[in-house]
Amino acid sequence: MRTPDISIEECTYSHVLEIVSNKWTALVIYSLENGTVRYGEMMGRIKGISQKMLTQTLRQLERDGLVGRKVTPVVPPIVEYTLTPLGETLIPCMRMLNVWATDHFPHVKKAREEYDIGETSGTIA
Amino acid sequence: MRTPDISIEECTYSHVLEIVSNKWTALVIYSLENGTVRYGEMMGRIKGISQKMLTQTLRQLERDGLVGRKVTPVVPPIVEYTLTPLGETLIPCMRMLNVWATDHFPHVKKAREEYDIGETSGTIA
DNA sequence: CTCCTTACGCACTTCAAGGTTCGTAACCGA
DNA sequence: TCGGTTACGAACCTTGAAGTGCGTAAGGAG
Repeated sequence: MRTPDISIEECTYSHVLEIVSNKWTALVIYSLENGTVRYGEMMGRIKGISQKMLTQTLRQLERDGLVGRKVTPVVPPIVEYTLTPLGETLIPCMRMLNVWATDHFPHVKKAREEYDIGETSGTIA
Repeated sequence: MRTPDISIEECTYSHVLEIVSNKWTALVIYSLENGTVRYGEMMGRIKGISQKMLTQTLRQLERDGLVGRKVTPVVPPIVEYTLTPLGETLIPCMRMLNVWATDHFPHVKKAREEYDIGETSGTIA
Protein backbone atom coordinates (compact mmCIF):
# COMPACT_ATOMS: atom_id res chain seq x y z
CA MET A 1 0.00 0.00 0.00
CA ARG A 2 2.90 2.32 0.74
CA THR A 3 4.53 2.27 -2.68
CA PRO A 4 2.29 2.15 -5.70
CA ASP A 5 2.42 -0.59 -8.28
CA ILE A 6 5.06 -0.46 -10.98
CA SER A 7 4.43 -1.35 -14.59
CA ILE A 8 6.70 -1.56 -17.58
CA GLU A 9 4.74 0.97 -19.57
CA GLU A 10 5.14 3.72 -17.03
CA CYS A 11 8.77 2.89 -16.32
CA THR A 12 10.81 5.29 -18.41
CA TYR A 13 13.89 3.27 -17.68
CA SER A 14 12.47 0.42 -19.69
CA HIS A 15 12.06 2.74 -22.65
CA VAL A 16 15.75 3.56 -22.68
CA LEU A 17 16.54 -0.11 -22.68
CA GLU A 18 14.39 -0.51 -25.76
CA ILE A 19 16.73 1.88 -27.49
CA VAL A 20 20.17 0.89 -26.29
CA SER A 21 19.92 -2.71 -25.17
CA ASN A 22 20.37 -4.18 -28.62
CA LYS A 23 23.54 -6.14 -29.00
CA TRP A 24 25.47 -3.78 -31.26
CA THR A 25 23.95 -0.42 -30.45
CA ALA A 26 26.50 0.56 -27.86
CA LEU A 27 29.45 -0.29 -30.06
CA VAL A 28 28.02 1.64 -32.98
CA ILE A 29 27.50 4.71 -30.82
CA TYR A 30 31.01 4.37 -29.47
CA SER A 31 32.46 4.23 -32.93
CA LEU A 32 30.72 7.50 -33.73
CA GLU A 33 31.94 9.25 -30.62
CA ASN A 34 34.84 10.97 -32.35
CA GLY A 35 32.88 12.13 -35.37
CA THR A 36 31.61 11.05 -38.75
CA VAL A 37 32.39 7.54 -39.94
CA ARG A 38 31.66 5.79 -43.20
CA TYR A 39 29.76 2.54 -43.33
CA GLY A 40 32.67 0.49 -44.52
CA GLU A 41 34.99 1.94 -41.95
CA MET A 42 32.61 1.04 -39.15
CA MET A 43 32.57 -2.52 -40.37
CA GLY A 44 36.32 -2.57 -39.89
CA ARG A 45 36.21 -1.01 -36.46
CA ILE A 46 33.52 -3.11 -34.83
CA LYS A 47 34.86 -6.58 -34.46
CA GLY A 48 32.49 -9.37 -35.37
CA ILE A 49 29.56 -7.37 -36.70
CA SER A 50 27.95 -8.43 -39.96
CA GLN A 51 26.79 -6.14 -42.74
CA LYS A 52 23.19 -6.87 -41.98
CA MET A 53 23.47 -6.16 -38.28
CA LEU A 54 25.40 -2.96 -38.88
CA THR A 55 22.81 -1.70 -41.31
CA GLN A 56 19.97 -2.76 -39.06
CA THR A 57 21.47 -1.11 -36.00
CA LEU A 58 22.18 2.10 -37.90
CA ARG A 59 18.62 2.19 -39.26
CA GLN A 60 17.23 1.91 -35.79
CA LEU A 61 19.47 4.62 -34.42
CA GLU A 62 18.56 6.80 -37.36
CA ARG A 63 14.89 6.20 -36.75
CA ASP A 64 15.30 7.15 -33.12
CA GLY A 65 17.02 10.36 -34.15
CA LEU A 66 20.30 9.41 -32.52
CA VAL A 67 22.46 9.25 -35.62
CA GLY A 68 22.35 11.20 -38.87
CA ARG A 69 22.90 9.66 -42.28
CA LYS A 70 24.38 11.49 -45.25
CA VAL A 71 24.46 9.91 -48.67
CA THR A 72 26.74 11.12 -51.43
CA PRO A 73 25.33 9.64 -54.61
CA VAL A 74 28.53 8.78 -56.40
CA VAL A 75 29.64 5.40 -57.63
CA PRO A 76 30.57 3.54 -55.55
CA PRO A 77 28.32 5.26 -53.01
CA ILE A 78 29.54 7.12 -49.94
CA VAL A 79 27.38 6.97 -46.84
CA GLU A 80 28.46 8.78 -43.73
CA TYR A 81 27.03 8.48 -40.24
CA THR A 82 27.24 11.02 -37.43
CA LEU A 83 25.86 11.32 -33.93
CA THR A 84 23.09 13.88 -33.68
CA PRO A 85 23.00 16.27 -30.71
CA LEU A 86 20.36 14.00 -29.26
CA GLY A 87 22.62 11.04 -29.72
CA GLU A 88 25.45 12.82 -28.00
CA THR A 89 23.35 13.22 -24.88
CA LEU A 90 23.53 9.48 -24.49
CA ILE A 91 27.28 9.45 -24.17
CA PRO A 92 27.39 10.56 -20.51
CA CYS A 93 24.88 7.87 -19.58
CA MET A 94 26.91 5.24 -21.30
CA ARG A 95 30.06 6.48 -19.67
CA MET A 96 28.42 6.17 -16.29
CA LEU A 97 27.46 2.58 -16.97
CA ASN A 98 30.98 2.04 -18.14
CA VAL A 99 32.38 3.38 -14.91
CA TRP A 100 30.01 1.23 -12.91
CA ALA A 101 31.12 -1.83 -14.83
CA THR A 102 34.77 -1.07 -14.36
CA ASP A 103 34.27 -0.53 -10.64
CA HIS A 104 31.87 -3.32 -9.83
CA PHE A 105 31.85 -5.97 -12.50
CA PRO A 106 34.72 -7.92 -10.92
CA HIS A 107 32.59 -8.07 -7.79
CA VAL A 108 29.71 -9.44 -9.82
CA LYS A 109 31.92 -12.03 -11.42
CA LYS A 110 33.11 -13.18 -8.04
CA ALA A 111 29.55 -13.37 -6.74
CA ARG A 112 28.60 -15.50 -9.71
CA GLU A 113 31.42 -17.94 -9.18
CA GLU A 114 30.60 -18.33 -5.52
CA TYR A 115 26.92 -18.79 -6.30
CA ASP A 116 27.67 -21.43 -8.90
CA ILE A 117 29.91 -23.34 -6.51
CA GLY A 118 27.19 -23.32 -3.87
CA GLU A 119 24.75 -24.59 -6.47
CA THR A 120 26.74 -27.60 -7.62
CA SER A 121 28.36 -28.82 -4.41
CA GLY A 122 26.27 -27.33 -1.62
CA THR A 123 22.99 -28.99 -2.43
CA ILE A 124 24.46 -32.47 -2.18
CA ALA A 125 25.54 -32.21 1.43
CA MET B 1 43.78 3.50 -37.66
CA ARG B 2 43.24 6.30 -35.19
CA THR B 3 40.83 4.51 -32.88
CA PRO B 4 41.41 0.84 -32.26
CA ASP B 5 38.87 -1.80 -33.05
CA ILE B 6 36.03 -2.38 -30.61
CA SER B 7 34.72 -5.76 -29.62
CA ILE B 8 31.88 -6.85 -27.42
CA GLU B 9 34.10 -8.81 -25.07
CA GLU B 10 36.24 -5.84 -24.15
CA CYS B 11 33.29 -3.45 -23.93
CA THR B 12 32.43 -3.24 -20.26
CA TYR B 13 29.24 -1.45 -21.15
CA SER B 14 27.97 -4.60 -22.78
CA HIS B 15 28.58 -6.50 -19.57
CA VAL B 16 26.30 -4.18 -17.62
CA LEU B 17 23.60 -4.71 -20.19
CA GLU B 18 23.91 -8.43 -19.65
CA ILE B 19 22.94 -7.79 -16.06
CA VAL B 20 20.23 -5.16 -16.26
CA SER B 21 18.74 -5.41 -19.73
CA ASN B 22 16.38 -8.23 -18.91
CA LYS B 23 12.78 -7.28 -19.12
CA TRP B 24 11.90 -7.30 -15.42
CA THR B 25 15.24 -6.65 -13.77
CA ALA B 26 14.79 -2.91 -13.48
CA LEU B 27 11.34 -3.18 -11.95
CA VAL B 28 12.51 -5.74 -9.44
CA ILE B 29 15.38 -3.53 -8.35
CA TYR B 30 13.04 -0.58 -8.11
CA SER B 31 10.67 -2.49 -5.90
CA LEU B 32 13.56 -3.22 -3.54
CA GLU B 33 14.74 0.35 -3.38
CA ASN B 34 12.93 1.09 -0.11
CA GLY B 35 14.02 -2.04 1.70
CA THR B 36 13.19 -5.68 2.17
CA VAL B 37 10.21 -7.11 0.34
CA ARG B 38 8.62 -10.53 0.45
CA TYR B 39 8.15 -12.59 -2.68
CA GLY B 40 4.40 -12.41 -2.64
CA GLU B 41 4.39 -8.71 -2.04
CA MET B 42 6.61 -8.11 -5.05
CA MET B 43 4.19 -10.06 -7.18
CA GLY B 44 1.53 -7.59 -6.18
CA ARG B 45 3.68 -4.55 -6.80
CA ILE B 46 5.06 -5.37 -10.21
CA LYS B 47 2.21 -5.27 -12.63
CA GLY B 48 2.08 -8.06 -15.16
CA ILE B 49 4.92 -10.21 -13.92
CA SER B 50 4.39 -13.95 -13.61
CA GLN B 51 5.63 -16.14 -10.80
CA LYS B 52 8.15 -17.77 -13.05
CA MET B 53 9.62 -14.53 -14.30
CA LEU B 54 9.82 -13.05 -10.83
CA THR B 55 11.63 -16.09 -9.49
CA GLN B 56 13.90 -16.22 -12.49
CA THR B 57 14.79 -12.56 -12.28
CA LEU B 58 15.43 -12.77 -8.57
CA ARG B 59 17.65 -15.81 -9.02
CA GLN B 60 19.75 -13.97 -11.54
CA LEU B 61 20.08 -10.90 -9.37
CA GLU B 62 20.99 -13.11 -6.45
CA ARG B 63 23.61 -14.89 -8.51
CA ASP B 64 25.08 -11.56 -9.54
CA GLY B 65 25.28 -10.53 -5.90
CA LEU B 66 22.85 -7.66 -6.35
CA VAL B 67 20.07 -8.90 -4.08
CA GLY B 68 20.16 -10.98 -0.93
CA ARG B 69 17.69 -13.73 -0.13
CA LYS B 70 16.60 -14.72 3.35
CA VAL B 71 14.44 -17.77 3.93
CA THR B 72 12.49 -18.30 7.12
CA PRO B 73 11.56 -21.98 7.15
CA VAL B 74 8.08 -21.77 8.53
CA VAL B 75 4.90 -23.00 6.96
CA PRO B 76 3.88 -21.35 4.77
CA PRO B 77 7.43 -20.22 3.98
CA ILE B 78 8.64 -16.64 4.24
CA VAL B 79 11.25 -15.49 1.73
CA GLU B 80 12.54 -11.95 1.89
CA TYR B 81 14.64 -10.13 -0.65
CA THR B 82 16.89 -7.13 -0.09
CA LEU B 83 19.28 -5.10 -2.19
CA THR B 84 22.91 -5.78 -1.28
CA PRO B 85 25.35 -2.85 -1.02
CA LEU B 86 26.53 -3.83 -4.47
CA GLY B 87 22.99 -3.73 -5.75
CA GLU B 88 22.48 -0.31 -4.27
CA THR B 89 25.36 1.06 -6.33
CA LEU B 90 23.22 0.43 -9.39
CA ILE B 91 20.50 2.82 -8.28
CA PRO B 92 22.31 6.03 -9.31
CA CYS B 93 22.98 4.59 -12.76
CA MET B 94 19.37 3.65 -13.20
CA ARG B 95 18.29 7.05 -12.02
CA MET B 96 20.50 8.67 -14.61
CA LEU B 97 18.96 6.61 -17.37
CA ASN B 98 15.60 7.53 -15.96
CA VAL B 99 16.42 11.20 -16.14
CA TRP B 100 17.68 10.81 -19.69
CA ALA B 101 14.46 9.10 -20.66
CA THR B 102 12.30 11.75 -19.07
CA ASP B 103 14.27 14.50 -20.79
CA HIS B 104 14.78 13.00 -24.21
CA PHE B 105 12.36 10.20 -24.88
CA PRO B 106 9.68 12.53 -26.24
CA HIS B 107 12.28 13.71 -28.73
CA VAL B 108 12.95 10.12 -29.71
CA LYS B 109 9.28 9.42 -30.15
CA LYS B 110 8.90 12.43 -32.40
CA ALA B 111 11.91 11.37 -34.45
CA ARG B 112 10.38 7.94 -34.90
CA GLU B 113 7.09 9.30 -36.09
CA GLU B 114 8.75 11.58 -38.59
CA TYR B 115 10.96 8.79 -39.82
CA ASP B 116 8.01 6.47 -40.27
CA ILE B 117 6.08 9.08 -42.21
CA GLY B 118 9.04 9.59 -44.51
CA GLU B 119 9.24 5.86 -45.00
CA THR B 120 5.67 5.28 -46.04
CA SER B 121 4.84 8.36 -48.09
CA GLY B 122 8.20 9.78 -49.12
CA THR B 123 9.42 6.86 -51.15
CA ILE B 124 6.42 6.94 -53.46
CA ALA B 125 7.01 10.44 -54.75
C1' DC C 1 32.74 -6.56 -72.21
C1' DT C 2 33.72 -7.76 -67.63
C1' DC C 3 35.01 -7.29 -63.07
C1' DC C 4 35.50 -4.50 -59.03
C1' DT C 5 33.75 -1.44 -55.59
C1' DT C 6 30.20 0.34 -51.70
C1' DA C 7 26.28 -0.03 -49.19
C1' DC C 8 22.85 -2.02 -48.87
C1' DG C 9 17.89 -5.39 -49.23
C1' DC C 10 15.79 -9.88 -48.78
C1' DA C 11 15.04 -14.68 -47.56
C1' DC C 12 16.09 -18.19 -44.52
C1' DT C 13 17.55 -20.32 -40.20
C1' DT C 14 18.80 -20.63 -35.28
C1' DC C 15 18.53 -19.80 -30.55
C1' DA C 16 17.37 -17.91 -26.28
C1' DA C 17 14.19 -14.82 -23.73
C1' DG C 18 9.91 -14.72 -22.24
C1' DG C 19 5.21 -16.63 -21.17
C1' DT C 20 1.70 -20.31 -19.66
C1' DT C 21 0.37 -24.09 -17.15
C1' DC C 22 0.71 -27.60 -13.85
C1' DG C 23 2.63 -29.85 -9.88
C1' DT C 24 4.74 -29.66 -5.00
C1' DA C 25 6.20 -29.43 0.12
C1' DA C 26 4.52 -28.83 4.58
C1' DC C 27 1.71 -27.29 8.12
C1' DC C 28 -2.62 -25.09 10.05
C1' DG C 29 -7.42 -24.36 10.78
C1' DA C 30 -11.99 -26.08 10.10
C1' DT D 1 -9.73 -35.44 6.23
C1' DC D 2 -9.37 -31.58 3.32
C1' DG D 3 -8.73 -27.28 1.44
C1' DG D 4 -5.80 -23.13 1.94
C1' DT D 5 -1.33 -20.93 2.14
C1' DT D 6 3.69 -19.47 0.18
C1' DA D 7 7.29 -19.86 -2.80
C1' DC D 8 8.82 -22.09 -5.78
C1' DG D 9 10.51 -26.15 -9.98
C1' DA D 10 9.80 -28.33 -14.50
C1' DA D 11 7.76 -28.97 -19.03
C1' DC D 12 6.13 -26.88 -22.92
C1' DC D 13 5.26 -23.30 -26.46
C1' DT D 14 5.80 -18.80 -28.80
C1' DT D 15 8.14 -14.97 -30.50
C1' DG D 16 11.57 -12.00 -31.91
C1' DA D 17 16.52 -10.96 -31.97
C1' DA D 18 20.45 -12.23 -34.12
C1' DG D 19 23.30 -14.71 -37.72
C1' DT D 20 24.26 -16.46 -42.65
C1' DG D 21 24.25 -16.08 -47.37
C1' DC D 22 22.93 -14.32 -51.74
C1' DG D 23 21.51 -10.68 -54.98
C1' DT D 24 22.00 -5.73 -56.72
C1' DA D 25 22.63 -0.68 -58.57
C1' DA D 26 25.89 2.06 -61.09
C1' DG D 27 29.80 3.46 -63.00
C1' DG D 28 35.07 3.28 -63.58
C1' DA D 29 39.31 0.53 -64.55
C1' DG D 30 41.30 -2.87 -67.30
